[in-house]
Amino acid sequence: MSEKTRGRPRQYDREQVLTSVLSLFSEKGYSATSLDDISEAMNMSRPSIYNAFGDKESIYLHAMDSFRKQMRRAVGKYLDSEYDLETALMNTYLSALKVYFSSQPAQGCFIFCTAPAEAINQPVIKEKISDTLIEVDEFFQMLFTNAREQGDYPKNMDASNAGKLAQGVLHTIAIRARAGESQASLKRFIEFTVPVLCKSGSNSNSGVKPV
Amino acid sequence: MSEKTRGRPRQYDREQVLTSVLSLFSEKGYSATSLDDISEAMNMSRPSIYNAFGDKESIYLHAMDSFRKQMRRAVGKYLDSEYDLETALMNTYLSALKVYFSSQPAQGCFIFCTAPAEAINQPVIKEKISDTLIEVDEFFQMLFTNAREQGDYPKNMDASNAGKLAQGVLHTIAIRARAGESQASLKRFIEFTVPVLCKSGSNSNSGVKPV
DNA sequence: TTAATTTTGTACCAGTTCGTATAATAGTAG
DNA sequence: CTACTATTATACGAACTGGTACAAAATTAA
Repeated sequence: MSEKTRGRPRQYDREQVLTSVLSLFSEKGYSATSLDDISEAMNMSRPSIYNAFGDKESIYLHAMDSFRKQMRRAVGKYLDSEYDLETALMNTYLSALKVYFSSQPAQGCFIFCTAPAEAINQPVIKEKISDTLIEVDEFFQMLFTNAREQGDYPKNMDASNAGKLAQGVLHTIAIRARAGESQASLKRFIEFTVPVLCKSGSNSNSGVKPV
Repeated sequence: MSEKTRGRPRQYDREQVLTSVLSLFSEKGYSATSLDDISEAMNMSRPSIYNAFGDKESIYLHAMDSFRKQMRRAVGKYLDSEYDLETALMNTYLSALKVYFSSQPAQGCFIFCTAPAEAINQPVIKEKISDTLIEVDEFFQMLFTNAREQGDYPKNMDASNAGKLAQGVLHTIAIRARAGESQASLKRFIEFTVPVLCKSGSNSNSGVKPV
């Protein structure tokens, strides 16, 4: 760090301005945010921004990465097998809830609340949503396979789909938070849901046919 | 219908142009859609649009209503108590899946994939998302209370939170469809999930405390 | 000092944005 | 046929859009 480099030294801190622009994009979404907004939030001139992060789409992609890093910091530890499944799930959701309500009004999940709107016409954003889905699916799936190895969960369970359902809980919490549902109400929802997920292992597929 | 009215007769069909603009908004989201786009899709001049539906936000709200009507038509029948819980849930999800994949590429749920981005700065849109959440929660809750009345579900269950979880499944399907997950994969996910939901009634709350 | 390198600030561009003023059009009512 | 009413089409405007050319500024290397 802080090696001498040639040229005029930059006046901005990369992490810091990325945090600012993340919060801006999180509030307004991608399309409603202008480069002028970004320039003001970053306290950088437009050419500097372009030089540092590329065009608007590229800035947004950097913000997505920044958010993912933030979430990993918040819940990564629950992968440790010292936690049983119920504890890991519960604390993961409560940590996410804290992030979703960290500004007033609550903005929910930056990625799942603002990026899907752009997915159809911006393939790169779509791809990064998909990447994120996969990473989070794998996170939850690992909680289930950890539990299985410790005997807390049936051998023949479908950890992959259980993980997807567990991420689904995150999605609905994110949307509901942004739509104005209270943190207390969502906490009760989580408390209901975690035991359901913990028991989801012993499922055989349904034999229901479409009507 | 078709009563004689004074003035120049309108050349557009209200339902039809709303369908067009719904599909447009669904693809591009609210902010990335311009009035010129809308004008072209509706085949109406801007002043006519303004006269018929108000400003851009108002057009979007009309599109949201239009989508909700479409979904009600698709799944309303599963409220009939002739269907047992598992059948009603399964068919509701499969019907939704059909809608989410009805265009190429799949666009997921118009409301939950495009509206949340605008929720922070457009209170009226936020309010309509909230309305939609409540209506859908009540729909699923009713499936559970119907089942309870027929003895398929424990007396002391939490139908309210079970309904929310059931809607959560819809949210994750919607996002995943828009992000490119295949219809077949999501169908397998639904087949895993429905039995989990059906067994969700017998839950006592967890005693896990935050770490 | 001088040259090389990188970042920064000013200014500008062509294209697009939402919204509306105005006038033409097409029907009904009397 | 003349008023009246509602919808449509043309055209405009002031503000904003994303992006960039250019030169000034601030540092290191020689």
